[in-house]
Amino acid sequence: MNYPENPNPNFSYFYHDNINPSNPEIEVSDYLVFDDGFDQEDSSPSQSMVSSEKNGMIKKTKEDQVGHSRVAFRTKSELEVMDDGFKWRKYGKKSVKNSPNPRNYYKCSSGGCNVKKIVERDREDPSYVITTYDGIHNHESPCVVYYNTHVPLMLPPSSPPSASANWAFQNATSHSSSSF
DNA sequence: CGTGTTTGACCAGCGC
DNA sequence: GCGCTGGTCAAACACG
Repeated sequence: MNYPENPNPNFSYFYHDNINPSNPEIEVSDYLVFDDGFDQEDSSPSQSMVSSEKNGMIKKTKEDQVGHSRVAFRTKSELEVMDDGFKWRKYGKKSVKNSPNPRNYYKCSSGGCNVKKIVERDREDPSYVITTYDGIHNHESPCVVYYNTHVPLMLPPSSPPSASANWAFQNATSHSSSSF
């Protein structure tokens, strides 16, 4: 189980292609990896993300050494929650200052995995969703396991296997209300 | 009945 | 010290 610099395997695929090949409605516009002592949110998360890492390379941080990272990206999507192949359990919802939209808090529901995900709509452009991942999964995505088990040889050679599996999973689930 | 969501309460950190 | 804000907890509830 090796996760490169991404806590979530499909991030690289997100970033690499920038547009979800299966769903043109979903577009990753901004991507940012925060340092462990991240200075993420000034009053405007989306703007800080845009200014710091727009269309740049994925920044390698000390997450590899510390085992903790925060990754945020902005996605153009009508869906609040994107199905990234992991199983999330919602544990909180808060309306935040300076934003008319509530912020939703999710935890990875896999045992022993304490990765958190925060989802909120961009206050300046509600068509965008800001997703923040906090932590690194200590397990494979359930859909990766499924995919590797059932379809081991259908991976495009240029794409990260887990990412492709995730997208395959998304293709299969995102259009069917993602019941898992 | 098991699992996930909702939502109000609670707590900690921070600025004044 | 106090109030504000963000983050988490946990009981109640909904659903398959």
